[in-house]
Amino acid sequence: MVNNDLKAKAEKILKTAGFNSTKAQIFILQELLKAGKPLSREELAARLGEKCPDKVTVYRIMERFCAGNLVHKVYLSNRAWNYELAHHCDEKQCHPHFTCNNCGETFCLTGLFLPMVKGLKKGFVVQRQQVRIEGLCPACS
Amino acid sequence: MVNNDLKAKAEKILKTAGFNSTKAQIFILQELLKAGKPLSREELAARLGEKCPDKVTVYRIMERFCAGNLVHKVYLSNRAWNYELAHHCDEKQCHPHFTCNNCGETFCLTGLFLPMVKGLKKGFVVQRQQVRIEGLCPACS
DNA sequence: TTAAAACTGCAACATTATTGCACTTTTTGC
DNA sequence: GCAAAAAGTGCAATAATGTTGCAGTTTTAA
Ligand SMILES: [Mn+2]
Ligand SMILES: [Mn+2]
Ligand SMILES: [Zn+2]
Ligand SMILES: [Zn+2]
Repeated sequence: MVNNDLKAKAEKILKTAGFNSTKAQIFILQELLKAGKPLSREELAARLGEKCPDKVTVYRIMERFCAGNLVHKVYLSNRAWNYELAHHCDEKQCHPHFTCNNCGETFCLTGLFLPMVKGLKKGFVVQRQQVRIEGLCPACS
Repeated sequence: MVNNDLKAKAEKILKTAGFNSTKAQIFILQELLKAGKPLSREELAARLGEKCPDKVTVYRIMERFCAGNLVHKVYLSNRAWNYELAHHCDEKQCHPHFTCNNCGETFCLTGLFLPMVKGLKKGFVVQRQQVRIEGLCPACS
Protein backbone atom coordinates (compact mmCIF):
# COMPACT_ATOMS: atom_id res chain seq x y z
CA MET A 1 0.00 0.00 0.00
CA VAL A 2 1.30 3.44 -0.96
CA ASN A 3 0.39 4.97 2.36
CA ASN A 4 2.29 2.37 4.27
CA ASP A 5 5.29 2.93 2.05
CA LEU A 6 5.14 6.62 2.81
CA LYS A 7 4.92 6.01 6.52
CA ALA A 8 7.80 3.56 6.40
CA LYS A 9 9.81 6.07 4.44
CA ALA A 10 9.10 8.80 6.95
CA GLU A 11 10.04 6.56 9.85
CA LYS A 12 13.24 5.56 8.17
CA ILE A 13 14.21 9.16 7.51
CA LEU A 14 13.49 10.06 11.11
CA LYS A 15 15.56 7.20 12.40
CA THR A 16 18.47 7.93 10.08
CA ALA A 17 18.49 11.56 11.11
CA GLY A 18 18.36 10.63 14.79
CA PHE A 19 14.80 11.68 15.57
CA ASN A 20 12.29 9.76 17.61
CA SER A 21 9.36 8.22 15.83
CA THR A 22 6.53 10.10 17.43
CA LYS A 23 3.11 10.26 15.82
CA ALA A 24 3.32 13.98 15.28
CA GLN A 25 6.74 13.85 13.67
CA ILE A 26 5.70 11.03 11.37
CA PHE A 27 2.55 12.83 10.21
CA ILE A 28 4.43 16.02 9.52
CA LEU A 29 7.27 14.35 7.71
CA GLN A 30 4.85 12.32 5.55
CA GLU A 31 3.04 15.48 4.59
CA LEU A 32 6.25 17.28 3.71
CA LEU A 33 7.20 14.34 1.53
CA LYS A 34 3.82 14.40 -0.21
CA ALA A 35 3.82 18.15 -0.68
CA GLY A 36 7.21 18.42 -2.34
CA LYS A 37 7.16 22.15 -1.84
CA PRO A 38 7.40 24.62 1.04
CA LEU A 39 4.42 24.68 3.39
CA SER A 40 3.43 27.21 6.00
CA ARG A 41 2.07 26.00 9.33
CA GLU A 42 -1.39 26.81 8.08
CA GLU A 43 -1.06 24.98 4.77
CA LEU A 44 0.25 22.00 6.66
CA ALA A 45 -2.76 22.09 8.98
CA ALA A 46 -5.14 22.29 6.05
CA ARG A 47 -3.54 19.22 4.50
CA LEU A 48 -3.35 17.19 7.68
CA GLY A 49 -6.82 18.06 8.94
CA GLU A 50 -7.68 16.16 12.12
CA LYS A 51 -4.27 14.60 12.24
CA CYS A 52 -2.49 17.92 12.60
CA PRO A 53 -0.80 18.44 15.94
CA ASP A 54 -1.24 21.64 17.90
CA LYS A 55 0.40 24.62 16.22
CA VAL A 56 2.96 24.91 19.01
CA THR A 57 3.98 21.34 18.40
CA VAL A 58 4.24 21.94 14.69
CA TYR A 59 6.53 24.91 15.18
CA ARG A 60 8.64 23.01 17.65
CA ILE A 61 8.95 20.00 15.38
CA MET A 62 9.92 22.20 12.46
CA GLU A 63 12.51 23.89 14.59
CA ARG A 64 14.02 20.54 15.49
CA PHE A 65 13.90 19.36 11.89
CA CYS A 66 15.67 22.55 10.82
CA ALA A 67 18.30 22.15 13.51
CA GLY A 68 18.86 18.60 12.23
CA ASN A 69 19.06 19.94 8.67
CA LEU A 70 16.18 17.73 7.60
CA VAL A 71 14.09 20.77 6.72
CA HIS A 72 14.88 24.27 5.49
CA LYS A 73 13.05 27.48 6.10
CA VAL A 74 12.15 29.36 2.95
CA TYR A 75 11.42 33.07 3.14
CA LEU A 76 8.60 34.08 0.85
CA SER A 77 6.22 36.99 0.54
CA ASN A 78 3.48 35.37 2.58
CA ARG A 79 4.26 36.62 6.05
CA ALA A 80 4.79 33.14 7.48
CA TRP A 81 7.56 30.65 8.00
CA ASN A 82 7.64 28.16 5.16
CA TYR A 83 9.17 24.75 5.60
CA GLU A 84 10.33 22.21 3.07
CA LEU A 85 12.34 19.04 3.08
CA ALA A 86 15.99 19.60 2.41
CA HIS A 87 16.38 16.50 0.28
CA HIS A 88 16.33 18.35 -3.04
CA CYS A 89 18.94 20.86 -1.97
CA ASP A 90 22.66 20.96 -2.46
CA GLU A 91 24.94 21.24 0.53
CA LYS A 92 25.15 25.01 0.19
CA GLN A 93 22.30 25.86 -2.10
CA CYS A 94 18.58 25.21 -2.17
CA HIS A 95 16.82 25.06 -5.53
CA PRO A 96 15.18 28.36 -6.51
CA HIS A 97 11.55 29.13 -5.65
CA PHE A 98 9.17 30.94 -7.93
CA THR A 99 6.20 32.84 -6.55
CA CYS A 100 3.47 34.12 -8.83
CA ASN A 101 2.66 37.80 -8.35
CA ASN A 102 -0.88 37.19 -9.52
CA CYS A 103 -2.15 34.05 -7.80
CA GLY A 104 0.45 33.78 -5.06
CA GLU A 105 1.30 30.15 -5.74
CA THR A 106 4.89 29.06 -5.10
CA PHE A 107 6.73 26.57 -7.30
CA CYS A 108 9.97 24.69 -6.67
CA LEU A 109 12.37 25.04 -9.54
CA THR A 110 14.01 21.74 -8.75
CA GLY A 111 17.12 21.13 -10.75
CA LEU A 112 17.70 24.76 -11.72
CA PHE A 113 20.70 25.75 -9.69
CA LEU A 114 22.54 29.02 -10.08
CA PRO A 115 26.28 29.28 -9.52
CA MET A 116 27.24 30.28 -6.01
CA VAL A 117 27.89 33.97 -5.60
CA LYS A 118 31.55 34.87 -6.03
CA GLY A 119 33.70 37.76 -4.95
CA LEU A 120 32.56 38.32 -1.39
CA LYS A 121 34.84 40.44 0.73
CA LYS A 122 37.30 38.73 3.02
CA GLY A 123 35.76 37.27 6.16
CA PHE A 124 32.36 36.34 4.78
CA VAL A 125 31.68 32.62 5.12
CA VAL A 126 28.79 31.38 3.00
CA GLN A 127 26.69 28.63 4.55
CA ARG A 128 23.64 28.69 2.31
CA GLN A 129 22.36 30.46 -0.77
CA GLN A 130 18.68 30.75 -1.67
CA VAL A 131 17.15 32.22 -4.79
CA ARG A 132 13.65 33.66 -4.86
CA ILE A 133 12.01 34.58 -8.11
CA GLU A 134 8.76 36.40 -8.64
CA GLY A 135 6.77 36.77 -11.79
CA LEU A 136 3.80 35.16 -13.48
CA CYS A 137 3.10 31.45 -13.45
CA PRO A 138 1.89 29.52 -16.52
CA ALA A 139 -1.72 29.76 -15.35
CA CYS A 140 -1.50 33.55 -14.96
CA SER A 141 0.77 34.67 -17.79
CA MET B 1 25.10 71.59 4.10
CA VAL B 2 25.00 67.82 3.71
CA ASN B 3 21.60 67.51 5.30
CA ASN B 4 20.06 69.97 2.92
CA ASP B 5 21.60 68.12 0.01
CA LEU B 6 20.02 64.92 1.26
CA LYS B 7 16.65 66.54 1.63
CA ALA B 8 16.87 68.08 -1.82
CA LYS B 9 17.85 64.72 -3.22
CA ALA B 10 14.91 63.03 -1.55
CA GLU B 11 12.51 65.65 -2.82
CA LYS B 12 13.84 65.33 -6.32
CA ILE B 13 13.48 61.57 -6.28
CA LEU B 14 9.92 61.88 -5.03
CA LYS B 15 9.03 64.37 -7.68
CA THR B 16 10.62 62.34 -10.47
CA ALA B 17 8.77 59.24 -9.37
CA GLY B 18 5.49 61.11 -9.18
CA PHE B 19 5.07 61.24 -5.41
CA ASN B 20 3.94 64.20 -3.36
CA SER B 21 6.49 65.87 -1.14
CA THR B 22 4.96 65.26 2.23
CA LYS B 23 7.01 65.52 5.39
CA ALA B 24 6.62 61.85 6.19
CA GLN B 25 7.64 60.71 2.75
CA ILE B 26 10.66 62.97 2.73
CA PHE B 27 11.87 61.77 6.14
CA ILE B 28 11.49 58.14 5.18
CA LEU B 29 13.17 58.51 1.83
CA GLN B 30 16.08 60.41 3.37
CA GLU B 31 16.55 57.67 5.90
CA LEU B 32 16.46 54.96 3.26
CA LEU B 33 19.10 56.88 1.33
CA LYS B 34 21.28 57.20 4.43
CA ALA B 35 20.86 53.57 5.43
CA GLY B 36 21.85 52.04 2.12
CA LYS B 37 20.50 48.70 3.27
CA PRO B 38 17.14 47.13 3.99
CA LEU B 39 15.34 48.44 7.05
CA SER B 40 12.41 47.04 8.95
CA ARG B 41 9.71 49.38 10.21
CA GLU B 42 11.28 49.15 13.62
CA GLU B 43 14.81 49.88 12.50
CA LEU B 44 13.51 52.85 10.59
CA ALA B 45 11.73 54.13 13.69
CA ALA B 46 14.89 53.74 15.76
CA ARG B 47 16.83 55.78 13.23
CA LEU B 48 14.23 58.50 12.77
CA GLY B 49 13.37 58.89 16.44
CA GLU B 50 10.91 61.72 17.02
CA LYS B 51 10.63 62.36 13.33
CA CYS B 52 9.20 58.91 12.60
CA PRO B 53 5.61 58.93 11.43
CA ASP B 54 3.06 56.57 12.93
CA LYS B 55 3.72 52.95 12.04
CA VAL B 56 0.57 52.77 9.95
CA THR B 57 1.80 55.68 7.92
CA VAL B 58 5.18 54.05 7.49
CA TYR B 59 3.65 50.86 6.18
CA ARG B 60 1.39 52.78 3.83
CA ILE B 61 4.21 54.89 2.50
CA MET B 62 6.35 51.82 1.93
CA GLU B 63 3.49 50.18 0.10
CA ARG B 64 3.17 53.18 -2.18
CA PHE B 65 6.94 53.34 -2.74
CA CYS B 66 6.92 49.66 -3.63
CA ALA B 67 4.02 50.10 -6.02
CA GLY B 68 5.99 52.92 -7.66
CA ASN B 69 9.06 50.67 -7.80
CA LEU B 70 11.07 53.14 -5.76
CA VAL B 71 11.52 50.60 -2.99
CA HIS B 72 11.77 46.82 -2.88
CA LYS B 73 10.71 44.45 -0.19
CA VAL B 74 13.42 42.07 0.91
CA TYR B 75 12.47 38.84 2.65
CA LEU B 76 14.86 37.99 5.44
CA SER B 77 14.84 35.77 8.49
CA ASN B 78 13.75 38.49 10.85
CA ARG B 79 10.00 38.09 10.81
CA ALA B 80 9.36 41.56 9.43
CA TRP B 81 9.02 43.34 6.13
CA ASN B 82 12.30 44.89 5.12
CA TYR B 83 12.44 47.81 2.74
CA GLU B 84 15.28 49.19 0.69
CA LEU B 85 15.70 51.66 -2.11
CA ALA B 86 15.64 50.05 -5.53
CA HIS B 87 18.35 52.29 -6.93
CA HIS B 88 21.11 49.67 -6.67
CA CYS B 89 19.11 47.00 -8.38
CA ASP B 90 18.98 45.90 -11.96
CA GLU B 91 15.70 45.88 -13.80
CA LYS B 92 15.09 42.23 -13.00
CA GLN B 93 17.54 41.51 -10.25
CA CYS B 94 18.34 42.98 -6.86
CA HIS B 95 21.85 42.63 -5.50
CA PRO B 96 22.25 39.69 -3.11
CA HIS B 97 21.81 40.09 0.66
CA PHE B 98 23.93 38.36 3.23
CA THR B 99 22.62 37.70 6.72
CA CYS B 100 24.95 36.53 9.48
CA ASN B 101 23.72 33.44 11.30
CA ASN B 102 25.55 34.54 14.41
CA CYS B 103 24.88 38.24 14.92
CA GLY B 104 21.90 38.60 12.62
CA GLU B 105 23.29 41.58 10.74
CA THR B 106 22.35 41.93 7.07
CA PHE B 107 24.78 43.20 4.41
CA CYS B 108 24.09 44.33 0.86
CA LEU B 109 26.39 42.65 -1.60
CA THR B 110 26.16 45.54 -4.00
CA GLY B 111 27.71 44.81 -7.34
CA LEU B 112 27.69 41.02 -6.99
CA PHE B 113 25.03 39.91 -9.39
CA LEU B 114 24.33 36.32 -10.30
CA PRO B 115 23.18 35.34 -13.78
CA MET B 116 19.44 35.18 -14.13
CA VAL B 117 18.01 31.71 -13.71
CA LYS B 118 17.65 29.85 -17.02
CA GLY B 119 15.60 26.93 -18.18
CA LEU B 120 12.23 27.64 -16.62
CA LYS B 121 9.32 25.70 -18.02
CA LYS B 122 7.15 27.33 -20.65
CA GLY B 123 4.75 29.92 -19.32
CA PHE B 124 6.83 31.24 -16.41
CA VAL B 125 7.51 34.95 -16.74
CA VAL B 126 10.30 36.22 -14.51
CA GLN B 127 9.83 39.69 -13.10
CA ARG B 128 12.43 39.76 -10.35
CA GLN B 129 15.15 37.58 -8.92
CA GLN B 130 16.51 37.95 -5.40
CA VAL B 131 19.36 36.10 -3.78
CA ARG B 132 19.62 35.57 -0.04
CA ILE B 133 22.79 34.23 1.51
CA GLU B 134 23.37 33.18 5.05
CA GLY B 135 26.61 32.46 6.78
CA LEU B 136 29.10 34.22 9.03
CA CYS B 137 30.06 37.84 8.68
CA PRO B 138 33.65 39.10 9.04
CA ALA B 139 33.06 40.07 12.65
CA CYS B 140 31.75 36.61 13.52
CA SER B 141 33.83 34.25 11.40
C1' DT C 1 9.19 -3.08 33.50
C1' DT C 2 10.25 1.18 34.95
C1' DA C 3 12.65 5.50 35.32
C1' DA C 4 14.51 9.11 32.56
C1' DA C 5 14.22 11.72 28.57
C1' DA C 6 11.71 13.57 24.98
C1' DC C 7 7.57 15.29 23.24
C1' DT C 8 2.86 17.39 23.26
C1' DG C 9 -1.24 20.44 24.19
C1' DC C 10 -3.37 24.29 26.22
C1' DA C 11 -3.59 28.94 27.75
C1' DA C 12 -1.52 33.13 27.95
C1' DC C 13 1.26 36.31 25.71
C1' DA C 14 4.37 38.72 22.20
C1' DT C 15 5.31 40.69 17.79
C1' DT C 16 4.23 42.55 13.50
C1' DA C 17 0.94 44.25 10.20
C1' DT C 18 -3.81 45.90 8.64
C1' DT C 19 -8.38 48.26 8.70
C1' DG C 20 -11.69 51.96 9.53
C1' DC C 21 -12.47 56.45 10.13
C1' DA C 22 -11.99 61.27 11.39
C1' DC C 23 -8.77 64.87 10.73
C1' DT C 24 -4.82 67.39 8.28
C1' DT C 25 -1.80 68.52 4.61
C1' DT C 26 -0.79 68.99 -0.12
C1' DT C 27 -2.03 69.76 -4.69
C1' DT C 28 -4.82 71.69 -8.34
C1' DG C 29 -7.59 74.92 -10.96
C1' DC C 30 -8.80 79.20 -10.96
C1' DG D 1 -3.03 83.55 -3.28
C1' DC D 2 -7.60 80.92 -2.43
C1' DA D 3 -11.01 77.42 -2.23
C1' DA D 4 -12.17 72.79 -3.36
C1' DA D 5 -10.56 68.30 -4.27
C1' DA D 6 -7.28 64.84 -3.62
C1' DA D 7 -3.94 62.71 -1.08
C1' DG D 8 -1.88 61.63 3.16
C1' DT D 9 -1.79 60.93 8.32
C1' DG D 10 -2.72 59.33 13.23
C1' DC D 11 -5.17 56.73 16.59
C1' DA D 12 -7.70 52.85 18.21
C1' DA D 13 -9.13 48.51 17.37
C1' DT D 14 -8.27 44.16 15.27
C1' DA D 15 -5.94 40.44 12.68
C1' DA D 16 -2.32 37.18 11.71
C1' DT D 17 1.50 34.63 13.05
C1' DG D 18 4.71 32.83 16.31
C1' DT D 19 6.56 31.96 21.29
C1' DT D 20 6.73 30.77 26.35
C1' DG D 21 5.60 28.29 30.55
C1' DC D 22 4.05 24.43 32.47
C1' DA D 23 1.60 20.21 33.48
C1' DG D 24 0.69 15.89 31.55
C1' DT D 25 1.77 12.09 28.00
C1' DT D 26 4.53 9.23 25.05
C1' DT D 27 8.77 7.26 23.75
C1' DT D 28 13.13 5.51 24.68
C1' DA D 29 16.56 2.99 27.12
C1' DA D 30 18.42 0.46 31.10
MN1 LIG E 1 11.37 23.81 -2.93
MN1 LIG F 1 20.49 45.80 -0.42
ZN1 LIG G 1 -0.19 32.47 -10.92
ZN1 LIG H 1 27.91 38.41 12.33
